Amino acid sequence: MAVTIKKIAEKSGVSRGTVDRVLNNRGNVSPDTEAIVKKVAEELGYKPNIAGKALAARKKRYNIGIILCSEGNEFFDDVMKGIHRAEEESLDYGITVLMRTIKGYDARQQVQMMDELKPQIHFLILNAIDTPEVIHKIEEFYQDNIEVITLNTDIASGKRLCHVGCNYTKSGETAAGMMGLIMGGSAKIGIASGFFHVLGHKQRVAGFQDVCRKRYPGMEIVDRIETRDDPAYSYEQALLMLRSHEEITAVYVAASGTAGVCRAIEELGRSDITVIACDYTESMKALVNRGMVKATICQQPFTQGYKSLNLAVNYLVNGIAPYKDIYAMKSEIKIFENV
Amino acid sequence: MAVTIKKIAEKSGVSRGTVDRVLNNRGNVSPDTEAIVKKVAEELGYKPNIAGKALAARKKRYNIGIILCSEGNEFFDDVMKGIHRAEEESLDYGITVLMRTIKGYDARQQVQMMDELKPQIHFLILNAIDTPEVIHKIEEFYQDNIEVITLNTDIASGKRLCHVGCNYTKSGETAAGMMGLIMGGSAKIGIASGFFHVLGHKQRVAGFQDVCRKRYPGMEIVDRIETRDDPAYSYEQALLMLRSHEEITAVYVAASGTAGVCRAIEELGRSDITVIACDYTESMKALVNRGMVKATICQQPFTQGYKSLNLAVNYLVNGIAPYKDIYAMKSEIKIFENV
DNA sequence: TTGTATGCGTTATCAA
DNA sequence: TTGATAACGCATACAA
Repeated sequence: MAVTIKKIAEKSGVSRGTVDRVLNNRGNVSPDTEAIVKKVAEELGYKPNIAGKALAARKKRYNIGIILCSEGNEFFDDVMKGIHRAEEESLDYGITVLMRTIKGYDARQQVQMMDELKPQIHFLILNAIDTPEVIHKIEEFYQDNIEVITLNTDIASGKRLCHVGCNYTKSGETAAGMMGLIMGGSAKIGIASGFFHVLGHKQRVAGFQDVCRKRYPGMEIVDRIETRDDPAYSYEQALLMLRSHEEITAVYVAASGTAGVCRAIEELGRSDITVIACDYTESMKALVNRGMVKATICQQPFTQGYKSLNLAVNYLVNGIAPYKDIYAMKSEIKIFENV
Repeated sequence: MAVTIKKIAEKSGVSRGTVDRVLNNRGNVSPDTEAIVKKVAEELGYKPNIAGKALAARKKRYNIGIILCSEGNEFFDDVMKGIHRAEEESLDYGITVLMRTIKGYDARQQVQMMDELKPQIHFLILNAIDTPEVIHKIEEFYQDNIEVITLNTDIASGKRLCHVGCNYTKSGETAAGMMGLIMGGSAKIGIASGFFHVLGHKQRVAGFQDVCRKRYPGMEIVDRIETRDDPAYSYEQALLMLRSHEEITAVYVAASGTAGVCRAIEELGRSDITVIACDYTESMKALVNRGMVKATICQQPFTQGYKSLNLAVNYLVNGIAPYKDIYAMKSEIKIFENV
């Protein structure tokens, strides 16, 4: 039989209430009894029963806030599916999810949204924008006992409980690995990154370059453009790049904007160019099916959503803090045959 | 607030016990009250609380038997890790796992093991060997109310609750897709399958051939050997094949035995040959790291183990039957950079 | 500082 | 055929 609070109470000659006070550091216990109870619990190897905790926690009602910079960004479709799945599974624990979405990465708007949610929630999952205002606001939440998990984008420093998101470096490395295999190690490459200054995009490109240098010296990066997450802009930039670098044989799109890049490629009659991209959204699906994109590197968007909410629920209901600082997703390679 | 049995009892003017009898088809209820209760439950949209069920189930003790043909087969290392993870998470529900392993696929031994476990278990997870004796034994378990989930290998027909395992066809297709990308659609291919007559291996090869024919007509399969899951045998067979077909530029290993094949390739000084394999075991790790194997197609072994036990626990504790007939794993592409 | 009683939702065992 | 009650493990309000 498993070890319960009741058993510990009997063994240590105190009441169940006292054991609870000791094990959950609620105070009002004499040092002597505390020592005894702790020792007994240790010896018996006490592990709290999750079902019992969940049931008792049901008397409380927890609200979890979620803020995503997802509007107009297909990538988050699957993230939200993961969130909803985790939400369904948490209904039994008296959890309510308050989801808010914003368009673009406007720090002021994010802070405003945080203020708005604050009085209603016990926990926040945040697609964080890494600016001083946001970091400061997270600190404020922490002071007021509202823990924050950052989702998909992290802050460089601050009081978030943990981060769930991509391993951008690995994603770029994997893209380069695939490029190396497909191109036989020899290519003139154009890179389309989202924004030169966005950390994640920068890391992807760095990972890509790193593998080119170390494992595929025959692969040379000849130009780089920004897509700015804008189809029209990425199309124009791609046109410029391909016109001024006719030697390009392969393109790595390290952010959204693949559709625009591919349109430019097709219009120039350069469908021989090998395109490797990121993520597997609805619009990417079409490009992979048509053979325009040879491979795309994904970062488990569903799992990102599922895991983040799951960690939050576990924290609130079972009092179990995340045991990692960063939950990094795997780099998944998708090609025509295995999507 | 969520709908509970208590609430249904009040609304229908009966006791909680009666509601329980109706909802769980325990009998001894008059047709009239049954109708009322069912209607009320329906209207209110009753969803049983998992934590409550789990807690109540704890008074019972369930034993789950697992039989794996895993001895000497590295593939199952990760399957077992998944099982153990699910086991840990199920301790709270009074679940005990009885794991038994056998060497090779001997149906008689498997049936014997099933008989041995039968009196001790309430559920069986079986790495099934698809023979009449085993199918018959599964039927017998079914009659005696011991449900069976088949893991990794399925039976063609019979009374198993569901199957958790690979999608072999998709695995072969993915391998061909990667081969096509790497070889630029043109290759002379040797295939090393495990056993010609094993269903899974056959399906992998069929999927591979199918993609070659439809998408990469420039890829020709020039020879086929068996590895028989035996390093020495696969080495010799590979030597024979490579000697008699010097035109071979690529090899697809559709089962275990990759190490033997690679040894043959190296000894013949043919390291230019592109090798694509299956699974990511300890020994495969070395081959990928050395660049001998360019890509390997995996089928979520951890998830196979985790999911199968998870479904079993859910069935016993929460009375939730699997809602799929087959839980098929994804084909994951692993290359040097993303393993 | 400590103990007791009650409830979370479900199920099983009595008693009626 | 039904209802009442106790139990699963944990948390907490209240009493001592």
